[in-house]
Amino acid sequence: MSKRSKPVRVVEPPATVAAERDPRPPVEAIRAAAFTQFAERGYPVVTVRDIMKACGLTQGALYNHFKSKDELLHDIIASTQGELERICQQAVAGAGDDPRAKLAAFVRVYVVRHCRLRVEALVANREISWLGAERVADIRRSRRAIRDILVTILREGVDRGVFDPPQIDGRRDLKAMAMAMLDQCTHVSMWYGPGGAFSEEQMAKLYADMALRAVGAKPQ
Amino acid sequence: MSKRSKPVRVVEPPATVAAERDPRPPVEAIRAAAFTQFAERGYPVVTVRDIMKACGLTQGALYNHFKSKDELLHDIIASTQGELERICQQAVAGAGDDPRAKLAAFVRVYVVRHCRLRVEALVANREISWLGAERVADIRRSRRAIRDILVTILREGVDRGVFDPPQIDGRRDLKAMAMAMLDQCTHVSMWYGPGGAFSEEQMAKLYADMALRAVGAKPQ
DNA sequence: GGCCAAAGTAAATGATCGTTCAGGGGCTTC
DNA sequence: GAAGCCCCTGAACGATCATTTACTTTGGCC
Repeated sequence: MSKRSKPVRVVEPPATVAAERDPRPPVEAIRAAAFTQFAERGYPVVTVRDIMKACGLTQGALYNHFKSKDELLHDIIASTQGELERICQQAVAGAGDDPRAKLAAFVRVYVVRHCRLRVEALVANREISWLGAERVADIRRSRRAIRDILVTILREGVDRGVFDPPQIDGRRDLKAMAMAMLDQCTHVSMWYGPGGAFSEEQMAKLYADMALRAVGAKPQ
Repeated sequence: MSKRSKPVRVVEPPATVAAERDPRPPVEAIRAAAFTQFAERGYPVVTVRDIMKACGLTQGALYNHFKSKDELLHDIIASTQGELERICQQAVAGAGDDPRAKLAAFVRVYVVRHCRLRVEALVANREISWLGAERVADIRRSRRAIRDILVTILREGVDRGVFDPPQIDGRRDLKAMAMAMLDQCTHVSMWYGPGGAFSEEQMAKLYADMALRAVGAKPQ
């Protein structure tokens, strides 16, 4: 094998030949290029040269807009994650008082987003671990916040008697259940594509239905 | 920031100071070191020097046992994946004829393994994308095989009338449901730890219970 | 036309990486 | 004790990386 062959995380050759200058403002062009490059090939092997070439610039120009490659990654992940947290809160707040409606709304919004913004979700979930320790902290905080929204819904449902989640040896673990549901919904973004049998909205309904069944939601 | 600071994917500093010669045969020692290093820090940033230092050897010695870093990754992933496929088949085969028992046995074995062998599962699932195109193929085949086991169980259950999975707009998508369940069970390995409220076996029961509820299994 | 600041260029810097390879111990087997 | 073999060492080698730097270019405004 040739010396120092770089891992690529992509089936097709990188094909970074596109070098036409992106018409958008440079910061946006860089963000967009970084998203697709990181999603396709992974943060550590995407070079600053790759990203800048993809929007028709040269390496050095990156540093007119971002302090470092690390800051660029944090920028695009943080914006995605913040928006996710926001729409989840919004969905639950607008779903009325019934925990069943809250859970369904939460899962639907979450799944639709992860189907539709697959690239962004992929980067935010898979590449987060490359962030420096300081930068990763607030992303993790946001994730915990989303998980806690879900845990709260489950607890409400149990307290009001509309949910009857599995008991194992007489005990429940709502946090584990919340994590399980989030894992499930998050990773749609890893394999869902327009080729599937279901549309994004149908996927959302399916996942919401599975979630309601899993927690033993009583008929409304 | 200093020049070329490498991303690390770890909270603590790498702490690769341990350099005592591993008593096991070198191939096994290398495999073990590679597993933990890849799991903690990710394939692209773990250097051959890191792995070999962790078992008390120097860089060059790797190539007495593996053709390349890529082959080493494939070796450890393929063994993990092969073993997983084997125990899944075995669990289903030994669960009798009822699709409910088959599904429960499958999920239980799958979850227990992903809780117990967290490091191995993590590497096999997260680092697979760094494999060269040729080497990644048979891993993907094995994954598809496992998914198909699950799809087959679901179809059997529906055909015999013991499962009643969600219908969305009058249609089902068993493949999507299988993927959802696998995502859920696979990613326990990303967050489960001995600190949790449930033991490995309890987690397995919980997940099996959720799976049976999700597919609408009729009481046995 | 001249000025200025924002933004881009291209080369240089210092470092690290996977892999190779010539040399050399420490075995067993005669 | 010599030969053969397995395994390891440690210094290359060739390549690539993120970041810095000195320098142009560009476009709006007087």
